[in-house]
Amino acid sequence: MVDITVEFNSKVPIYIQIYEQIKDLAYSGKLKPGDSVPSSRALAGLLEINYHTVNQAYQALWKDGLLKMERGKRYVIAKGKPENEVYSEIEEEGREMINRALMVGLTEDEIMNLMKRILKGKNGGAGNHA
Amino acid sequence: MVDITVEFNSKVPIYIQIYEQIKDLAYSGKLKPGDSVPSSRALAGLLEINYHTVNQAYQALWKDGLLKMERGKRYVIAKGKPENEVYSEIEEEGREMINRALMVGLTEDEIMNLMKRILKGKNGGAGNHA
DNA sequence: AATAGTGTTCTATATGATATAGAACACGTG
DNA sequence: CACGTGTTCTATATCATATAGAACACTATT
Repeated sequence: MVDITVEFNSKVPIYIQIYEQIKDLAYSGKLKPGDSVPSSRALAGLLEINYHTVNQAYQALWKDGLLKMERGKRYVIAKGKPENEVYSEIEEEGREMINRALMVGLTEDEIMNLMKRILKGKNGGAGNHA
Repeated sequence: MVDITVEFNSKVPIYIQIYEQIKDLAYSGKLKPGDSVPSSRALAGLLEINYHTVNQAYQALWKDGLLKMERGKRYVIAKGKPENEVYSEIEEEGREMINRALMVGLTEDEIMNLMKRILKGKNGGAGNHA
């Protein structure tokens, strides 16, 4: 039903991994508003983890407004692609990256070229700039 | 001597905060190779934290090769601005941001425009794209 | 009505990271 | 020698994470 995996060796908590993946599934449109997510016990069984851990992820998503629920029913996707919110998050990520790049002396052109190379998919690799 | 501050309410561990700030000071050139960092007890006194916590940050930086030390002496900045390493980290940050942007449907042009706006310093704010 | 499947709440335990604390040690410097 | 380094050791306290099981209220199905 859903494509969620978990890395046990990761430093990222399991419930955060689930949280992020469902967020991505919803924002990318693979999960649409009205779709229900697996029950905490079901997903816990698949991932071989405790259902309380799954619920921790769901409740975090509920706090974010991404999931809604009614008693006795499963959690359901509430939002689709909230452009403004995601856009703000992406912008913040970009801002942090740029701040760091400027701090170590990269020029605006170098930063823009880096972005272009990444977008092209196949770049010459890191290490041959400036 | 050095400009380091700590947020006690942050979810980021104190020793990580120190770690990041010294890294930035070294990479930005405010701390040059050969400069010594404050002694763990001295910095701990200024920040009003335990000196073991400061030492934890220093040892993490030593593992990264950014600090070097000799017995009985203070930690000393080893590297200056290791372009390739920082560049790789920045590239990785950029890659993650772009992946996320593409996932939610932003086009290449929109991403490039976002970067330009951020670089210009004063952009129209988030929320008015596409 | 009975059953099964939801999420919820409660108590409990175990582990690891974080942070503090103090003592003792080895080494370099003044 | 005295002082300031970092280091090592043991210890404690707290918090986040994860697991565990029981009991509950509600929904949907049979």
